[in-house]
Amino acid sequence: MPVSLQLLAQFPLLHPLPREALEPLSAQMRLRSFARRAMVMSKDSPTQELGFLVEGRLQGVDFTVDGRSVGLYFVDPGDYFGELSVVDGMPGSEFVVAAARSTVAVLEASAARDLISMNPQLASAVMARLAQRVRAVMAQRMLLSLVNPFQRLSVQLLQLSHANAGGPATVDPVPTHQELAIMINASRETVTRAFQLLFLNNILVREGNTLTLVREDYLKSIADGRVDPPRA
Amino acid sequence: MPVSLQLLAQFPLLHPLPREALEPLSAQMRLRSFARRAMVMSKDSPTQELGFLVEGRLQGVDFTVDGRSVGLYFVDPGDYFGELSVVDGMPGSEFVVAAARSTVAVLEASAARDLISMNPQLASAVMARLAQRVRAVMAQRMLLSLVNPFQRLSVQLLQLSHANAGGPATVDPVPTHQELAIMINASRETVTRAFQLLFLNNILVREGNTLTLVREDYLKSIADGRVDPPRA
DNA sequence: TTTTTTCTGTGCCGCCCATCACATGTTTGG
DNA sequence: CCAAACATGTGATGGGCGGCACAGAAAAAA
Repeated sequence: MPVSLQLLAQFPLLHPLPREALEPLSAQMRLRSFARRAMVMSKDSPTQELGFLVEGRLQGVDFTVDGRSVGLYFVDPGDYFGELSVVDGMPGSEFVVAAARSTVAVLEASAARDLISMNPQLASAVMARLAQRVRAVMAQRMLLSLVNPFQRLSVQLLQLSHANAGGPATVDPVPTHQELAIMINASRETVTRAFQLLFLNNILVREGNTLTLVREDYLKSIADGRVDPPRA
Repeated sequence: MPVSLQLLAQFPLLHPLPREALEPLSAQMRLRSFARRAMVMSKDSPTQELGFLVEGRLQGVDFTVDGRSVGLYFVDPGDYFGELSVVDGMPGSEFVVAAARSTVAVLEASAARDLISMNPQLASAVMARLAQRVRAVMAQRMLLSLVNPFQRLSVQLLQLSHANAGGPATVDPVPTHQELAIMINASRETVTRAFQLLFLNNILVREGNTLTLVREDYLKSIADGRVDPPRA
């Protein structure tokens, strides 16, 4: 079964497309479901495709030669992924796994390429996205050069947080300690211990699956080294 | 003084342009010289521009909040830089400093944008370049998650090396230990000590400003953890 | 529900590398 | 060509974080 037009409407990337273009598109796409931790897109898969996350949450990951995993980014509903291969035709540069049970709409790379080359507005959106990804990865690379894992966690949390109208910023849904650890090059235990201190000092509060940055200013000053990380 | 047409011919990016387009372009560009360690492009400069390296060598760097520098990439003659700001209009995401005395041809961002939007071939070249940069910085991010600094150095050297017809790969010009250290998140001393061991075991040979990967295979097996790094 | 898996919390130990301090080599610019 | 700046080499020291082991909590699956 193709993907309903209504579903496609939730993806900002496709907004510039006229209705006439959406219908054939919906026929070319397929819906897939994934269990938590399932592989959504493999680095060495023969088929390349552009993916749209309908619901759930994905994480881009890779593995070092010694089997350690590396966290790259999260994908949230409404966002898309796999655009690199679409643009340059090379094999994927990372794996994408489901961080929660997820539903994904996929479009074959060749179809995606056609779509983009036919539509200048899409092309420039993809261009902008690539630029944004360069910036994001560079920010992550900067984060990694901070010596203190505590500082890295603070920066990472700030990066993941989003502002809220009339209230402190939140991180939501909260990644597991393990998921965070592999993004900031720290051990799971170190992340746990860092969280301890942040909770103890009432810098963060966790309620269910939401992390509230109660004292975002303080987190920021840890992040840019103006104050030393709190100690036990 | 504008930049001579002959000079522009050395830049592959501009090859798709017809002669008629090159002449006005040359009039819009300016040549600048930089001493070693001089700032070529500042992160917070009001003016954005696309730069073409005529000769010398540049390094993209940034600084952590605590003043530590971070090495991002090298730019060699014939290559260009500053394309991110040109594409998305945001301030530069890094600094570019001269790693050696250098000559650079610059073109204002607005002019560069016009040029690109006028010329689909250029546009797709820039698109490809962005994709390649995402891949490059992701590779660097992977490198950083290797636990062993020795391993990181090996990977970095392999990344910087280029194959040679009928002979072992080389790295040329050889970056300073300090320049390498900030790329692989290690201290300068650690890089020095790692080099010691690599020389001692005849894995590398340095002749003047060229580093020869005499036993590239061995370097590779260190890089992907098949063998332990040599010990004193 | 119960069962099973996943996630979080915590102590202990060891070692690796950043840092400091200084000596010696090598470039480079005046 | 000389002097000053920069690059490389090397030892000693200490702290910090990774790794292990296991306990308990929470969340999924059955």
